[in-house]
Amino acid sequence: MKRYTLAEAEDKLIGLKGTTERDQYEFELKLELIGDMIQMARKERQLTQEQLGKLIGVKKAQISRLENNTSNVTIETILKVFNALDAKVNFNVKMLNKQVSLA
Amino acid sequence: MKRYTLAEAEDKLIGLKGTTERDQYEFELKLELIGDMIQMARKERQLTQEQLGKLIGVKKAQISRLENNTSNVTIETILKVFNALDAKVNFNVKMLNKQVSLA
DNA sequence: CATTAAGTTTACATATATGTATACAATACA
DNA sequence: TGTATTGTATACATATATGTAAACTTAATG
Repeated sequence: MKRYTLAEAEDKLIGLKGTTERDQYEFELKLELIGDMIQMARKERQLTQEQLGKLIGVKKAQISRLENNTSNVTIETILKVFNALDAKVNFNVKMLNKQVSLA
Repeated sequence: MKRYTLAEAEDKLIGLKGTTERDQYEFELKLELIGDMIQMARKERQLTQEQLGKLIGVKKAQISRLENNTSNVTIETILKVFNALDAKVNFNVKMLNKQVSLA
């Protein structure tokens, strides 16, 4: 029985990089992470969605949407959430050769 | 003549952390970085705004707005741009104690 | 099981991010 | 200097992110 690395499995199951399906998948994968990060940070602080909502002034339904990537998210929202959770978000960009990184 | 570290100078000039003014400043600082990162990556690739626009299917005016933080930005837009520039964006979140990091 | 708390889903309103087209400003460069 | 290139600003249309309220689904817990 042949075994695969995750990368191999992804190639096999989702299609090779560069194809539309795969790009779509990678895209959504990254989008999902935002929601996961929000949820992770919230749980780290032992808060319910309702409590977090109160911290930034929105209803719990809104937090649920953010965590489940029901809609796209703006930078402003991301920062608002992580600020409330006393966390620091960093974005960094890796180019093909050089690496550019900003706080 | 007294000298300051950047951190000291920020505290002095903008107000201490936790105050509204300072939070606002930090917030905008981070937002600005997105535009800067986009511009930096574009120039790294030696492209004009118009060329980048063509890559992702928008007019150059739109790229200008993104680079100058004229409006808030969605994750989707960020990824679209950096994908086109063959760059990888990572978001990572540092909590007070533990550090959570995701690709 | 019944009851509460926590999270999700839906329908809807409003603000705003994205997109275009055009005019304008700044820069390079002949 | 004039001309082309590049980037910015403005006015406007459309899609959608954010926000609320209420119903619904799951866990938890007595």
